[in-house]
Amino acid sequence: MTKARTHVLEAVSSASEPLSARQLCDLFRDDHDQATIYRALHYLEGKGSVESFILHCDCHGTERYYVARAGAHRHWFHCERCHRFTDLGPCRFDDLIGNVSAEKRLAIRSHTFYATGLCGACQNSEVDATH
Amino acid sequence: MTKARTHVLEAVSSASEPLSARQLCDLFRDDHDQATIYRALHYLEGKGSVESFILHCDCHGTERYYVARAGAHRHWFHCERCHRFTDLGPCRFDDLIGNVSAEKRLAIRSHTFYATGLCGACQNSEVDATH
DNA sequence: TTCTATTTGCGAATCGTTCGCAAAAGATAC
DNA sequence: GTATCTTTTGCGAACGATTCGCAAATAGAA
Ligand SMILES: [Mn+2]
Ligand SMILES: [Mn+2]
Ligand SMILES: [Zn+2]
Ligand SMILES: [Zn+2]
Repeated sequence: MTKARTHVLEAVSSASEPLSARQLCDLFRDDHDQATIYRALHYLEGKGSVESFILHCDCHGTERYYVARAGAHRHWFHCERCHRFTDLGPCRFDDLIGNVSAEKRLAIRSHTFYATGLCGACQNSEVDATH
Repeated sequence: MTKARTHVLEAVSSASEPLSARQLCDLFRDDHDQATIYRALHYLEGKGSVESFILHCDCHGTERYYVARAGAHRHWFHCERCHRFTDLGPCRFDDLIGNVSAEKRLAIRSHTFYATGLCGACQNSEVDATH
């Protein structure tokens, strides 16, 4: 593991929510080039250390977000107002995916799920939260 | 409804699977500019006539795909080899989403789900299918 | 340490998408 | 129908996220 890859994996692993490539580039602006960050993320994803999903929000545009692969595969909720993620817990789609792949004769290798809306805090406040 | 918007809605409505903005631009290359296609899609989505999701595949990159909103909200499977979509049928996530939004106090306004892998035909053949 | 394979930084390119602006098309009022 | 006001369009340029090519730096093996 090179220094860049170690830094990126540590950052993703210690984060409590998914981080975008852009956030990681900002975080390591002084240490690593953005191409290096992107390449480290590809490497780590190929190795199975991190996984990613693409999410669009009006405020931040379309970006890929990364989470460490520790324990069970998880899904996330993204708040449209404060832009924080909420962990929805371990994937509950195994049965559904098993059923549908049998019904339609599909070999499902991966799936993406996420939900968006307002988190608890943002439902209760009219103030604009930080981005 | 202008001519461009009508054309785009007709194309999306008559398609049996999601169409990307790029496919629509190609389809109407002689009639409408790509900016017009994108603007028509935004208009139709705002109006609730179509809905979209973003999907990445190694072959086609990251693109937004559009489907007509007729009847129940649906989800799709995308084959990594032949790049065709399979309709997974009406959304079966209502209970799950209800449970998780209650558990975590989230106001879920929308969700995205799709699966990828190999379709039935591609599991049974080693030949490369058309893109 | 020396040698070789791999990774990095830099800048430019790519791709999907969006913008600004002037011309064209629609809608409304005579 | 014509004048007038509003909306949409086409065009070209810009945009933001991501990727590329290549020479310099680094990591690993011997
Ligand atoms: Mn956001
Ligand atoms: Mn594809
Ligand atoms: Zn929030
Ligand atoms: Zn297939």
